[in-house]
Amino acid sequence: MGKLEKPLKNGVRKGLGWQAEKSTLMQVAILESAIDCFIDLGYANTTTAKIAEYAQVSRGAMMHHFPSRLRVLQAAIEYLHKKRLEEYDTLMANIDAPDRALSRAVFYESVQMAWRYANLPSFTAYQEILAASRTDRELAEFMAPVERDFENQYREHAKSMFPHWSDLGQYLDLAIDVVVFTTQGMALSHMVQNKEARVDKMLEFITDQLQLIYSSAVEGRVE
Amino acid sequence: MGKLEKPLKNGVRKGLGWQAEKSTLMQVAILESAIDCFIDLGYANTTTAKIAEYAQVSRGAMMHHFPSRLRVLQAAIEYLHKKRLEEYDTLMANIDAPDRALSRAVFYESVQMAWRYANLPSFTAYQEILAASRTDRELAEFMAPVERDFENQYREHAKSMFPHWSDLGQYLDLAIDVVVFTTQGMALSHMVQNKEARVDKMLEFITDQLQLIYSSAVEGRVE
DNA sequence: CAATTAAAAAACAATCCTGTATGTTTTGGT
DNA sequence: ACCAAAACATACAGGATTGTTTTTTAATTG
Repeated sequence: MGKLEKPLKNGVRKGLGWQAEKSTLMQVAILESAIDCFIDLGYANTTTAKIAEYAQVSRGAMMHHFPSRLRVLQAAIEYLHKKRLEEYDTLMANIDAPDRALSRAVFYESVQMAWRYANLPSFTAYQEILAASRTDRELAEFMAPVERDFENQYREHAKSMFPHWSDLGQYLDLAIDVVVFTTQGMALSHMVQNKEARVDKMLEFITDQLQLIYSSAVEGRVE
Repeated sequence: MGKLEKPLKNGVRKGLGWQAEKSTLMQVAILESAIDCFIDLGYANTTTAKIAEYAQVSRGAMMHHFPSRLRVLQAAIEYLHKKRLEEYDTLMANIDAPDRALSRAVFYESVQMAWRYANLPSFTAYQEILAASRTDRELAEFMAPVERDFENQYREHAKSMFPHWSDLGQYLDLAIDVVVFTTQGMALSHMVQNKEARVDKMLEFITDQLQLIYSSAVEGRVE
């Protein structure tokens, strides 16, 4: 966030709300900087000084908007949460399912999108927070509803994407778990060798599994 | 680590090596305390003071054995590494494969053991370190060979457990990845709802997948 | 344009952590 | 029993981080 100058008399807005606008602008810069810090430095090393430095704002100014470190972090987490919900929608909207048929291609694209989702910077930031929440009760309580939100989103999207499954909850849940647990497990395995090749194979494999689960689901309904 | 008293004249050892023994005893207490701190407090919050407190040792005494925080942590990581290798061997040795046949039961037990492995306290401690290493280059370099060790161990064990696969590396690697990525993904999902039930289903499902991979492998060889 | 309020920056105090330095106790050898 | 060395404990200095206070600057209002 560089220096902002008030648009003068010939500017569009003549003062009214300029302060508020600048304020929200700075707040957004701070929250995004906090997220960048999570990614670059890790949750634990995200100090108020670093956030301010990233945002090119004095620490005092930041403390004016967010009176404590906890407030900044919680606001950043909420901001990140919204962002991730949006990113999910955007990614999944890009799935190319022209004829609405449950072809392998559709399954594969879904899996690939899930993998992309787990490779977004926002995912990394989110995992930093989740990891920290394991030993931080207060943070964990803050995160619980956020996590529920994501689980709901996964489920709702899957139901709308694959309406044939919507009355076969058991199988749908299993399919979601297969995709989510696997992609997250891979995303969190930073140091494995040959990662790309192995991931590619896993994605193909998961796709096969989804088809298999679907078959079972259909059979299950028939019986 | 409580107070230790030297076995007096009527004790078994009359001084020789007593000091050294006490020293290693304390060092072990310190390293285990460090690991406990990783689990209870997280890697970032594991301070030298906390480790000493856990070990019931003065910080000065600790600094005598480990001259810096980094040294304690690195020693603790090495200690944890050995412990985890042993735990893995112990767990996998318990797999009940009486007739050496590749029955579903054997696959299922293998999967279950992998899941147990991912639920040991040592796994949690290890993940704390891995997570920290993402933003700590020095730590990451220290962990790289450790990670390779585990990958080798997984592979070697799988090869000895399922010798039929040993000349079908591709499929064996896939099978390992399926198990490892999934169990780790589940283990790291602390906040999901209905975890137990979902995990149970996943374990059953993975078992089916292993059998499926095995079939493909055999067919692949035949062709 | 002056006065009032909000925003931003700077300075400060309190706490925590690391590493070191110093002092005390325990052990091993003679 | 005595000395030297190792082990253990305490105390302190430097740096970092948080939250508060104070000062300065900018914006809004009448």
